[in-house]
Amino acid sequence: MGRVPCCDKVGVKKGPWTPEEDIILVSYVQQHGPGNWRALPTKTGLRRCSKSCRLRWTNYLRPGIKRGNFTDQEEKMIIQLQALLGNKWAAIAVYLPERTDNDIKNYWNTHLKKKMKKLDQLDQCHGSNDLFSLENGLTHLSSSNSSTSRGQWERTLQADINMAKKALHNALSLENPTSPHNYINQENPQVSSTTTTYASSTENIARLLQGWMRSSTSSTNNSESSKTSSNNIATTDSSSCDGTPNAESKGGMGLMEAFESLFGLESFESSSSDELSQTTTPEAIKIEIKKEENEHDVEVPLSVILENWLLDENTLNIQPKNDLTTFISFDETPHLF
DNA sequence: AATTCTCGCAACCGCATAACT
DNA sequence: AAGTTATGCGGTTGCGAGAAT
Repeated sequence: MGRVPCCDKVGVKKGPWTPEEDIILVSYVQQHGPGNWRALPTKTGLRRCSKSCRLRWTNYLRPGIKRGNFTDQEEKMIIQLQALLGNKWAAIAVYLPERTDNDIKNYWNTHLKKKMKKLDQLDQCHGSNDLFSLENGLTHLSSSNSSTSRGQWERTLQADINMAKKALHNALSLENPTSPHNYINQENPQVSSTTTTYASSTENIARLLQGWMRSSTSSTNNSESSKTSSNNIATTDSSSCDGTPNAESKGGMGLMEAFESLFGLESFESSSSDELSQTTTPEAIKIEIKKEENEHDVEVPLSVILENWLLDENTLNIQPKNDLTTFISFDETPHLF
């Protein structure tokens, strides 16, 4: 006998997640910690596969996730790391803790891959330029140096990754309690329901809700589309706050009303346990979101610390230039080869 | 204004490995 | 130890939104 199936395959819902589902999922993780995915669908009444729940949590609801608008620095890091590690998105994501592997992968496939291709073509006509210089350097690295000592190179790379992980771990353990990883790594998830960690989740949901509400205002009342439940919620909510983007964009009362209406939904009440509804009252969420907003004023983002650290490691004594070849200075790391 | 095309992203699929009974 | 499922990861797909015609 093996494990019992994670969920009933029949009647499992697919497709985009609704805000109610998100809230149920976050509430569950708040109570039980991430990891008990198998029990989630039955305990919460969510008609989702446990795998789908885990993906939703890790990619979108997990606290501390930054979405959209990759910075130049992040872009450089991805290019650099992709060249070094290949399509090991999970490994690359270690260096960009606020980004998910899925997000990085998507960004690479939609933006960076094309960029590199273009630059590649440009270079064939006009010689080297910024990004291509990097790629060219790396191509050169992998081709010409492979003959010298590939094993040594791989070992060094592995050591570098391990060092990065170690430093990341240290940084996270020193980080304030809002650090998402503190929550995730806690030994006892039962006592993990610190308000700040949950606030980060609510912030993620708030962001998602804003998106829902925006889309609902633009899509004029076609609430009977295929995604009925979600669209219905969104349109109802937006109408309740007059559909004014100002209220929404501030994450202010419009959003709070959306939360309140969501928590008043029958579907949620019926499917969630008493415990869940206790700790996820709209009032509690309001407080946490406000708290979170205040903290953002003074907090140095974790990603900044890590990026600085990583870049410092890789760019010792290198003056900032436009040319990305300086990002990986092969001349300065002869011991690698 | 209507239709077609392109792009970006969320979610799913399939495989490899770990974990459980 | 063997069989079965969970988990993690990379690749791929489908859909919605905006641009182009």
